[in-house]
Amino acid sequence: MKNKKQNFLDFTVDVKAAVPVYEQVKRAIKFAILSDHLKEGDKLMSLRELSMKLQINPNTIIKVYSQLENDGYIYSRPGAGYFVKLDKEKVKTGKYRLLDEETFEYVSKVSELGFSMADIIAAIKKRMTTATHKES
Amino acid sequence: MKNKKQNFLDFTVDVKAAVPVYEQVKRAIKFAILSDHLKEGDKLMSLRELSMKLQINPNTIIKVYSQLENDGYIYSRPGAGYFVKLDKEKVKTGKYRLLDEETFEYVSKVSELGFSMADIIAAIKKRMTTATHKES
Amino acid sequence: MKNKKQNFLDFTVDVKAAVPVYEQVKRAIKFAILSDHLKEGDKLMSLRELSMKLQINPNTIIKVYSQLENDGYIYSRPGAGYFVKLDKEKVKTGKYRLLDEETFEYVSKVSELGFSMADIIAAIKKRMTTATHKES
Amino acid sequence: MKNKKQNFLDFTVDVKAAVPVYEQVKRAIKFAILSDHLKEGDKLMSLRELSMKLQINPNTIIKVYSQLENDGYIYSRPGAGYFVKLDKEKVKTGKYRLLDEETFEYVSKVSELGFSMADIIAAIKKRMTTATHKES
DNA sequence: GTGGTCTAGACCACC
DNA sequence: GTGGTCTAGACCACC
Repeated sequence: MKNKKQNFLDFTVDVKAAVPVYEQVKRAIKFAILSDHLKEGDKLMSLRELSMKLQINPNTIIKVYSQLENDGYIYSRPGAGYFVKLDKEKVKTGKYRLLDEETFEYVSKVSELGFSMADIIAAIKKRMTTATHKES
Repeated sequence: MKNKKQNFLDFTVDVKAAVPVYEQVKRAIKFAILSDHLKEGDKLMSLRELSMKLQINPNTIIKVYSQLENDGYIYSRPGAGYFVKLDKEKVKTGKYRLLDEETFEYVSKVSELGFSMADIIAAIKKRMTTATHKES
Repeated sequence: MKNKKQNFLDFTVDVKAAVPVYEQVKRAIKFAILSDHLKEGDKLMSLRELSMKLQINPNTIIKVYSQLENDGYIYSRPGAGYFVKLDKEKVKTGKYRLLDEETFEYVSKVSELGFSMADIIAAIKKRMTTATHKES
Repeated sequence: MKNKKQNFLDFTVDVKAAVPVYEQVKRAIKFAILSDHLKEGDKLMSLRELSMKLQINPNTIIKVYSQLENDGYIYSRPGAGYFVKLDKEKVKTGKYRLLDEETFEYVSKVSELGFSMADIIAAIKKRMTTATHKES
């Protein structure tokens, strides 16, 4: 009830950003998988469909899907499409890696502002207790 | 040694992003002030200089500077330029607001991955102890 | 009976005046609010409507409305329009500031003519007693 | 020492204003006379000179000077120019009429804001006592 | 229709 | 050179 069909891809790519477009798309799909918005066996959008939706070249989507397949997150059934493959261990590892990456970015930024670990942890506790149910 | 003249503005704007260009620039400058990269009395880039550097219209920069002036972060001396104005109280308040905003975004994202407060705090502690000196 | 819909804006801007156009419009609206011709919740003319009426660029009206919004006199509901927001304290303060400004201009001018405080006060008393009901 | 040559005419006419241009110029000169910036026998600017300075048609200046002559404020010496003529009684009367006009405008405006006579007189006293020496 | 963002560029006063 | 005002107009989301 929470999600419509693949609304996790409601994002726009930034063609001018430092991080390349294929990486942006890859991260978005990986995040959807690791956060359970995409489940075992779910069919991904077709190459054409996704490339049109994101307004980018189909070859870029091919690159994304190939790498995700190499990484073991999805598999292809020629003629049918790409599907999510959930390896429990891999997902768990992936989640922790993502946590670390997000934490790194977050800590870097707030450290620049001069906050100590105590400040940061206080801010997090405040946030997590006030936000019993958060908007999506 | 860490900063060249105003290299804190080494970022690119994303004209297609959900957050408007003027807001992106405003945040970047505010962050530079709150993180002490811009100090009391420092001269900002001129309207034309910054608009050329960021490849956006001078009027957009005017909007940014005007709003920052309204918010009390900078002041203008017509014919001379815009300069940083540091109000200790305002800076302190601004820092905490920014901490809260960053924390909100961070917590939202990692909560989506299913991590608990304990997981998050552990990740932060790990990061802050390993990163005695962090890259910028 | 005294006012038609928003006839308080029956004025013309002077594009060559020392005081900029946006300031003239801003003052007129502020005066309408402070003098109760515009009441809490009243809808202002739309950006396009007012810009056509006053024969000035919509962007100038945007500037006016944005500044009035910053000053807390009005608020915007995108897609609906701009509306008057009355903060009793702000209105009271605003009225006294305006009184001081008008008094300054008036006193400056008549002082140039050589009139003393007694002359001025006599003139005012005469005016206020004869003008039981004044034309608008 | 206070005035350079006829700097009392440092004003610009507003061709779009409700009050006609010739009336604006007439008032400015009358004010200069009544406020002693122009003294008995002072030579006014020539028709050509003033029309160029104010960027208006020489015929308009002719109209102004003729009316001022009719009103007894100035006189012409053909071939020499126009000169100020001070009739003590006329000046005195003119000053009081001007005081009344200014007072009318002032009182009208601040009354709209809801101020009482007591408020107004208090504001004037405050202004006149604080402004021991005012800027011109 | 409404507000809001942004561009491109003219013109001004002041330095 | 600097900030500041203003125009003309495109394009967007939301109603």
